[in-house]
Amino acid sequence: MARLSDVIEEFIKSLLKESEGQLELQRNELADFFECAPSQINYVLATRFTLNHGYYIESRRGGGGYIRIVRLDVDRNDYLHYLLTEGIGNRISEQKAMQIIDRMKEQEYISEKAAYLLKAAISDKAIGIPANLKDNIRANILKSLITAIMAYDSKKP
Amino acid sequence: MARLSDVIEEFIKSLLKESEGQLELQRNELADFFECAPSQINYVLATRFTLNHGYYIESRRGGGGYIRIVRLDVDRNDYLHYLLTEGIGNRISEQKAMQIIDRMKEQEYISEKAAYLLKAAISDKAIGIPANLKDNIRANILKSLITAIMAYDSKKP
DNA sequence: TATTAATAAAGGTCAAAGAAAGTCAAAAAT
DNA sequence: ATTTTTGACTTTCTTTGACCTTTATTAATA
Repeated sequence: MARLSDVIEEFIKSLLKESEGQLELQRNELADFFECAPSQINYVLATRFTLNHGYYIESRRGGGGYIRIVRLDVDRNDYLHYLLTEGIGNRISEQKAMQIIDRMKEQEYISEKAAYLLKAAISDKAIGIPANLKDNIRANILKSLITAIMAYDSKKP
Repeated sequence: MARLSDVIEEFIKSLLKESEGQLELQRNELADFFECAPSQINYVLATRFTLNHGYYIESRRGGGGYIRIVRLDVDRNDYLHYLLTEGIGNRISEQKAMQIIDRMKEQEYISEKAAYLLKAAISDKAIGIPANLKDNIRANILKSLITAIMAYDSKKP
């Protein structure tokens, strides 16, 4: 019962791989192919191919319309610097933080394992109630981290 | 008559045995199967599949949602298990946390790089003033992390 | 022929419905 | 008194569909 949106996401990513990070597609065609509502394509794009995820999207309506998806292969230091100075700011939601880690993994700044650990480290679950005590928070983070290491290791064979 | 929660517990454990310590299940499906309230599944998980019991749980809501249960390899990861159940507790100083990470690296649970990153993640500097806001804290952690990646990479050739 | 109007062919938006899982506290059982 | 069971309510994520806007093509008109 895999989510259709995930399937579509993977499909697009594989197309992107074949075509060197850039592709044009027909929304209706794709929707036909997956037998879904055309707007589901928009949903997939909106939730999995945002700027945060490292993709840029252009489109055109009318006859001969298209949707162009471009994977941004930004220079690594530029990207990191951008994150530090603008991208993150003073507060960041769990969701966005996860997206950033995902992207860092996809761009191979960090290993899959590190990504997994770091996600665990910054998850809401890990940070817990904003109890006023630093040491408290850190303890939570650490525990979550260790759990993650164990889970990771007994996960993929 | 055996308590239903116990039956469900055993059922899940037998599933885990068949699937090598890892499985995904549908909460409602399981509840249907046992003709109980869905929240009873949560109850079973919360009381019998906790970290202390050696299990790790991830889940996702919405269409195609799931609950994933991972049995942690407690025996093989003696040290980690000790940390989780006794070693860390509710609060931990920066110093001790760092020592733990060092040791995890030495025991090769994590790579040198990961260790470096994680230290950054849980440092006093990263967690900052215990501003009452979770997102705040997380943002700090993330930034610190990114700095760490950059530092790490421009350090060792 | 050049301009304008109609039609078709895309893609966009948004909100409602659906499909999970989470929470919490009251009631029941032990 | 403690543990278990139940259920009402909440939150998150996905899917669907009705309606809207933009662009291209074709038909009609001046």
